[in-house]
Amino acid sequence: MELEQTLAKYFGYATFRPGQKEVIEAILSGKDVIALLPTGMGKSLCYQLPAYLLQKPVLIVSPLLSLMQDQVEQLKRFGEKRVVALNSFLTVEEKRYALHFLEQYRFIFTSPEMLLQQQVQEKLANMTLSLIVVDEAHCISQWGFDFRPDYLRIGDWFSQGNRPPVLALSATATEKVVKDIHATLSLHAPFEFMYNVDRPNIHLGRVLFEDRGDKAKWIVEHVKKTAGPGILYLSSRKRAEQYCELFMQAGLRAAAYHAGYSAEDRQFIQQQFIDGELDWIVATNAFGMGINKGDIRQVIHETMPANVANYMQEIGRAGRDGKPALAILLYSDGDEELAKFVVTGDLPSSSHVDRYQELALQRIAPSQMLKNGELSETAFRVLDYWLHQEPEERVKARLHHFALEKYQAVDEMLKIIKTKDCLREQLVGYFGQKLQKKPENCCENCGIHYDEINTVRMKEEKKVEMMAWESRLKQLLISD
DNA sequence: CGTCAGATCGGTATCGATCTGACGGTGCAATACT
Repeated sequence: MELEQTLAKYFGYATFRPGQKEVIEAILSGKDVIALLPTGMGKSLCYQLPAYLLQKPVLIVSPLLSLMQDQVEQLKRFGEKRVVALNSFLTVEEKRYALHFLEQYRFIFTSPEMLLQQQVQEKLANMTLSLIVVDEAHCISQWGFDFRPDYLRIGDWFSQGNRPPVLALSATATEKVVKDIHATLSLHAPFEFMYNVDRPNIHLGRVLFEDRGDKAKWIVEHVKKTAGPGILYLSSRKRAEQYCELFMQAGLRAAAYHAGYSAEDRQFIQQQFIDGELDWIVATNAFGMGINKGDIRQVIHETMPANVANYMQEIGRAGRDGKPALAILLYSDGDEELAKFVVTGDLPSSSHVDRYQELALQRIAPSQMLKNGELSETAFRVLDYWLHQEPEERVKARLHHFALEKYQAVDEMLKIIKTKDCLREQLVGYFGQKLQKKPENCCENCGIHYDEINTVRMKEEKKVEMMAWESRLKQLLISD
């Protein structure tokens, strides 16, 4: 049967979207694949269709619990019952049940941490999978080395024994990120599909400030005269809350979002934003992954992101509906210092390495350091991981190298911010691609007619408002 | 490394200058508490 027929039979589509067919064909022929497809371009179909053809369970490694839940719900709505999210939401009994019948499921979603648990490993060793999917695979590079080391450990698991083909999926990945994915997962001559990273409908603005303090005034004035929905990114939780306060005082429907809130609160805020009940999310970089909202019109960065990959990921949340959207990056001299501190501040130091070894020699559990509050939980886990991988001196060198790499990544972002050339060309070039064509309102350096964009938006907004008003009247009339 | 809020200081007003210390992102799983 032709793939198109299978597509029609199971999903009801007549044709594939760009990249899907190539990726699926490579998987079916047993190849590893790295596929970079923009969100909303049918990434999940790339593993869902093979799951129906290959008749063995597909394992999907996912970075966030909320992401797993969304995908499970989506599949269930679609009528698929043989789907499970193996994670800490399950009770002990539910987990035991799920593990016992694991081979019965068609789709198994799980986290790297859960995947590496002994009971899960033992179960998987005794069953055959048709495909392993690493969703949001850039997390390997972004988080594996100094935040969630289990993202590196899944690589060890991949390299032992027979395994099915691996599909690594992501929306955007720089050349370095692709290299990290390839190496960490020990992929064998993977088929690489890279969709064009340029998003021509996103206008790339950049505003320079002499004085950092002028940003708040500028942002509030800007958002008052332009339309949302939008995301304002900040580099600390506290600032996110302060700006949210400013937005609300200005009469905007806004909410703050960062990792300090409970999962329930975050879920609630996210849902309100998706449903159009909020115009602005004022957030740290905790916000965004897995957000499926087509009509985000603006993404503003109050301070620079720590690297180009993050920037691309964050602005990429705007304008998924293809209509014009605006990304504005604010910069004042010295902003890079905070960015550099934040991304390296939590790395373990050489003295932490020494202390760890000293405790180990005295046969004291090194976790004592944690109890004494000598370092953070994250830093301890990272330290513990690397000291089990390689000798002390190598670990020290590596930690030093991480910091240098992170500084360098900030400087690369800074270079793009400060360029006098086309921002779009620079960005796309950073991803190893060449810009095909410059769109209208390309970027700050090519020229953006802010007024034109804003006027169009204000008109659109008025129209929407009127419709809302009319429909509300209608509702009132009907209910009376 | 830089910012910012609150404390302290100076010299004797009712506040401005200076000092000090706290703070600064991302998530999983599982446990110990209310």
